[in-house]
Amino acid sequence: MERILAALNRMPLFGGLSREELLRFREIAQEKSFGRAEWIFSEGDEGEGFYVILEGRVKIFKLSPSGKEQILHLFGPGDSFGEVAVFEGGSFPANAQALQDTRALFFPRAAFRALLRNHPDFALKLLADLSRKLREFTMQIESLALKEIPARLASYLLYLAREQPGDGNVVTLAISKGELARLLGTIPETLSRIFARLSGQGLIRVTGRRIALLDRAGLEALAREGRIP
Amino acid sequence: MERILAALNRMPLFGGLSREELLRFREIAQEKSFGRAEWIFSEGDEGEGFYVILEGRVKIFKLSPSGKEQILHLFGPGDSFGEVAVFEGGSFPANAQALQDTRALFFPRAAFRALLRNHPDFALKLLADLSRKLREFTMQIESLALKEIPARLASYLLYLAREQPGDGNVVTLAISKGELARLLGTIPETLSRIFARLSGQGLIRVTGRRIALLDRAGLEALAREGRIP
DNA sequence: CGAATCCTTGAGTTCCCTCAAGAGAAGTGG
DNA sequence: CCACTTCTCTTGAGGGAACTCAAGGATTCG
Repeated sequence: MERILAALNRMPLFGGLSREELLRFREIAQEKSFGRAEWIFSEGDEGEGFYVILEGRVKIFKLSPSGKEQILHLFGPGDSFGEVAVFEGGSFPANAQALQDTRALFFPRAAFRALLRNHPDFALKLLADLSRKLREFTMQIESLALKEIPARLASYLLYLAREQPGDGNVVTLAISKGELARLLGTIPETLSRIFARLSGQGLIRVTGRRIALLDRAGLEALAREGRIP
Repeated sequence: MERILAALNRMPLFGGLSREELLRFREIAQEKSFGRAEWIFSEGDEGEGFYVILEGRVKIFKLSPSGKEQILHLFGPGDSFGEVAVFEGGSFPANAQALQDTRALFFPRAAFRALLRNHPDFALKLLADLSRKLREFTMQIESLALKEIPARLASYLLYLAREQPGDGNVVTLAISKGELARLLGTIPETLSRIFARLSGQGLIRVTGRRIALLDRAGLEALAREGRIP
């Protein structure tokens, strides 16, 4: 219990709340666990509440009738998902599945909304959280609509380099290359070919899930312009 | 002034507020006008506040280095835009341009956030508003990543049929076909060819900006499955 | 060590974009 | 009201990026 309060407090969403406030939120939440590959909810399901990840990884994705998958978000500890259904509409707009064994807190809709009414500062944090997701979607739409796949991959690798600690010239994929393909809006075969092409051009070196960025300037040009100058 | 209060009150965002509350919001807002094709803000600009449209139409869009455009949103009277910069980050994630002469209320960031703190119900409305936008982005990403252009067009026509009054078998485009192409993630030439193809298949009949939906079931199958059964 | 999953490579096809040019519609001014 | 420009839309030819299908190689895991 104490550990959960501490974990909550480290999250952007719950950071800065007093101990009493944290307890109030903790009280209405239920802990839930999901095994690897387990579905957390499906598109169209009634959204009775939303989730905050304590441990593990979750993907949010859409499926086409023919079975092609597009990943919308990858979430880890401290991230929340499923808020849309709490504030609007009632149903989940996409599917959620655990990529690893995952523990999460589930906040029931009605109790959470009631609590929110008495914590306007927390509402501002939530607004910031949703705004960040809108900004990320904006970038993803730009990526899908305006960039070719090599440029999307370059952008993603540079994003990883910014996020991951280290000298920034070696990044490690947290997901399989297949999942990465579905995140970038393509299929494993195409991604594999593009990894080979960028390696051949001396931009990167791929060793399993570790990718060395050999030519930052070239990758940045590729991400920006779609080609190497 | 009275007319603006009434207009605000008719919007989902400001509906249900008391007259005093409305006045408080109105007090901090500045009225701004934009001519057709005028830029309201650019991607990366510092977001000093957000806008609520009183009259006119606005598009929110991204541009690629090569000049290709992807429209993210089309907004009309009662819609708000630019909130992301108010709650997170500070800069606008995309460009905004008036499609027609437009009047809008501008709510400065700091004053608005201060006011929000005392109106938790209004914060819930804003959360619902952002959630709706997230849901729309989810659909747009699905469309771009998982559907071919004929399916995107069919979805859009059926969406118009739902939105527009009438028997639902004739819809009118509020935007030019060029803009529609940029909304669907394609170019005018391709859209034109697809209009011709769907007309040839007897699904629609195009007369300028008026489009008759001749075969709803066929269009629905196309939107869903990407092909006609 | 064997099974299952993940990844890579090849061949062929399709969808859509680029480039180019002409037709139509709409707005301007004489 | 008609000639003019200007913008918007349509149609054609060609090419390229990425997908489908297919099969073999590499990892991982029990």
